[in-house]
Amino acid sequence: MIIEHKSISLAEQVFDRLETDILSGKYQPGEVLTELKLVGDLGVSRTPIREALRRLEQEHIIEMTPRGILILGVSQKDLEDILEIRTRIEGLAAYMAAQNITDEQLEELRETVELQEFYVPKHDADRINVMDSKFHLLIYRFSGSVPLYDTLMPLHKKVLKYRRASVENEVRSAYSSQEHRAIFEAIAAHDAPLAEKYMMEHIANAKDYIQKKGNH
Amino acid sequence: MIIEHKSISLAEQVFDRLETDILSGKYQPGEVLTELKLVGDLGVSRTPIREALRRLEQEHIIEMTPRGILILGVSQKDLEDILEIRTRIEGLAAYMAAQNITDEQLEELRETVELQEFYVPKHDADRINVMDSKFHLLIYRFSGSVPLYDTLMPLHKKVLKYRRASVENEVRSAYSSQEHRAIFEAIAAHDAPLAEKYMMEHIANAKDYIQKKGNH
DNA sequence: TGTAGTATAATTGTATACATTCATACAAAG
DNA sequence: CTTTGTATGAATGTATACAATTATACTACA
Repeated sequence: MIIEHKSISLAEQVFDRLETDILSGKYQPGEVLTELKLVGDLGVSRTPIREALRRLEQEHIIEMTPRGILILGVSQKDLEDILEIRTRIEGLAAYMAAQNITDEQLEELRETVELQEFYVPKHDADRINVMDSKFHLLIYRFSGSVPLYDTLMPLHKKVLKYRRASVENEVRSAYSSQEHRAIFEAIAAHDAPLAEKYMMEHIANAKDYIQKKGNH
Repeated sequence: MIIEHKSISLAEQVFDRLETDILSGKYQPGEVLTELKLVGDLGVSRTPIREALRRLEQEHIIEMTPRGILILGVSQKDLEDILEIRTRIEGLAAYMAAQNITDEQLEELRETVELQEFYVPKHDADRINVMDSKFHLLIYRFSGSVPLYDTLMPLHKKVLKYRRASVENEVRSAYSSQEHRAIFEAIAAHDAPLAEKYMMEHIANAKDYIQKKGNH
């Protein structure tokens, strides 16, 4: 087997690093950075940093101002809107995946579901989180639609900080895993409408849980 | 009244220019450009050009390769997927706009609808196109949701080349104008579910028209 | 004649130098 | 004491210089 060693540019690495740091909450909304500070922190020149910043600005998670880089992050209102949007189109991804998925892809999806089921009773939040996230990302990919993938991916990533909380709750975590199983079975049966229905319910449930939590 | 003279950076201008040129079909899919060629064409250095290219790459309408900039554009398959996605979430934008729109914003939307109605019988395709596009963009904005705006905007822009064809057809153009009127009236009445229903039908109709045209 | 190796030139990737902008503070005038 | 003008410096915006990569063509060898 040939391993492709695609060398990732610094600009790309910086983008991934900053995006994660912002969406995970390491940099807080309202905080102001400077390019010079990032040069010191990341050890690369301003050029790749700026290329990354432009992309982050396009995603509306930072704003480049004359005084520095303003961290915007994801607000509670943003989060609600994002889950409302995902409720409507992530079902479409499940629908298309049910139509287009190959046997090989199906096995990859099955393994992800089963690993999540394996970690849930062990309360291994980190690994549950990885599998939970991977399940959704695989469905985006297996939908076979680049525009749908491109649309869902940034929305998915922006829920990072809040998804973590769901995964740490034992009750929600168990339900979530069951919902993934139901979606998987529908996709495996190539029952597109059912896969869509289950996925829409799954996102709606996640939305309800996060909102309930937000209103303490 | 204070006029804000926000000076737009070269990077931003280059992005807008290249995006339009690619999505309008001036650069054809498969074509390969180089940064040096763009330096000559646009009269700016590589730095702002590269910042723009990174954003275009993120939108998947170009690909930066070691041999140059590969133009991807928007395929027929992409277009179908995009309209399927828009069918599902542009209704949400209309729904939210019906809830959140102010009287002042309502007048701006009304003027857009009425100007479109004014130009349709005159067969002024350019101006019809501008108003048609503006109608949708205003609703994105008046929805009051930044994530929804950010999600819909790139999808809307990618239909540019194909929307033009719809506008030039007298029958579809007249229907489209009527559909905008119906959506507007529902929003004006703050009837969110109705606004959503009409918008979904409107996008579905546009999709049907474009697909019928594509299958000649 | 075919194939593997290698030189090369064109292109992107990165770093740095220079230009411009703009918030801030401070001083002067009313 | 308020307000307006202006100097200043820190930051982004832009241009250019340098490094690394890679497809291509050519050469040498089997």
